[in-house]
Amino acid sequence: MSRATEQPRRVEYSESTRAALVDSAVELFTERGYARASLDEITGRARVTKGALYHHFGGKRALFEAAFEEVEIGVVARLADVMPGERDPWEELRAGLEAFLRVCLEPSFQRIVAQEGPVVLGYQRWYDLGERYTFGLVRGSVQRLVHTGRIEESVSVDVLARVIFGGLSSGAATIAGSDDPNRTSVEVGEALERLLRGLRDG
Amino acid sequence: MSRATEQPRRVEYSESTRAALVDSAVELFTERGYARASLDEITGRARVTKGALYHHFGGKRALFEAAFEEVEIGVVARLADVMPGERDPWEELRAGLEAFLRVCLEPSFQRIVAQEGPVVLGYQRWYDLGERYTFGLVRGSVQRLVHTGRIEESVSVDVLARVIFGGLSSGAATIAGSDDPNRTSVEVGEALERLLRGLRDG
DNA sequence: GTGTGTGGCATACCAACGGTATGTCGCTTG
DNA sequence: CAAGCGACATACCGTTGGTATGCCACACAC
Repeated sequence: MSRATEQPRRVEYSESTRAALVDSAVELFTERGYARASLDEITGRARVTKGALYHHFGGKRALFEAAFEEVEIGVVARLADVMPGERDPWEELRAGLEAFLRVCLEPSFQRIVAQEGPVVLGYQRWYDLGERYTFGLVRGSVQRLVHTGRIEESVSVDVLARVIFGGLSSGAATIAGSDDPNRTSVEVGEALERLLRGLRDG
Repeated sequence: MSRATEQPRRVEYSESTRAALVDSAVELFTERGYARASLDEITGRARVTKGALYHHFGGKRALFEAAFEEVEIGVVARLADVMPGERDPWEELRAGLEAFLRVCLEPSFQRIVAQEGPVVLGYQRWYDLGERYTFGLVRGSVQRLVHTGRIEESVSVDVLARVIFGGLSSGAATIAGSDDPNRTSVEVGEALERLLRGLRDG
């Protein structure tokens, strides 16, 4: 039996170690934030040492970036389900917003992606990564609205999507910080819908 | 000549030391960010030692909070000039937005208030401080629109203001990160105006 | 003027952290 | 089977935020 196509045990072990590191990184960065989450605790929870960490990642920032991407990948997977990209663009955007508001209630997304992402990674890196994931979905939705003539072409798609994304993020943070998240969630939805009305027609 | 109403020299010295610490804190937090700005460098630039710092402030966070407030106070002073609070609420909002976008181009506001504020101070503390300063202006402006019947009362003033504020901040960050800030500034202005149109009438 | 605080710092020090240099062990490969 | 390499563990280092203590000018009581 040839082993050429198989994967050696060591590779599985290695991938498992890496995954454990990323998972406990997501947990601890969410719980304590980037600065207060120590590498010793992260590696301890993953039952390895710093040697393993620095074997797999370049440093704390690189580990954060990996955690960032893991969170984003999970979010995009769920959002993509709700936005088939075929129905009415307005309905699609609305459905996407609703799902996004739910995502923004999750602590990991709040802390790692929305809050500390731009600070730890630097704005430019954060922008580039976001483009590939969550923000890319918003941007795509807005772009479809423009291309199908639902919004005047005079507006910059990129900038408009950025502003909407900011409103979404802020709304999400408001929900998370509220003492009655469910009620606030409804209010945020209303406020967003009211704002998006300004985009209709031309 | 009585000295009862005068201020002893020592008090002047003390206030001067405190001010110097806050000033160099604003500078270095802006340049390097909270984590990478060391207390030794901050105190060094202010030509004192850590002893002075810990005499005036409870720690690094407290110093950041003082720096935060200094930046906010300066911003509010300039914004208050443009928003007299008497003319047409819509015109007032527009003027305020324009001035705010200019403010958001300043690195100190970007870094200390918008980016690291919620991370370092915690969301709740950041919210409370923002309420007193910049965000309070946006909120007041929106509230006036609602009270004068320009916007339906069904919407939560607080939440709507939060979402708008988020859009503003995001727009400002987009401007700052752009390679052609002037052009992007115009685009952000257009996108915001388009969005705010949705609030008109009822 | 001489003791006695007291405010306003400076100095010396500590624990914890991110990061590096080196050692070790087992698997693979020639 | 020896040589090499991948996947870590261990030991250590420099820097950092924070603390404990010391010092000195000045105010005030007597």
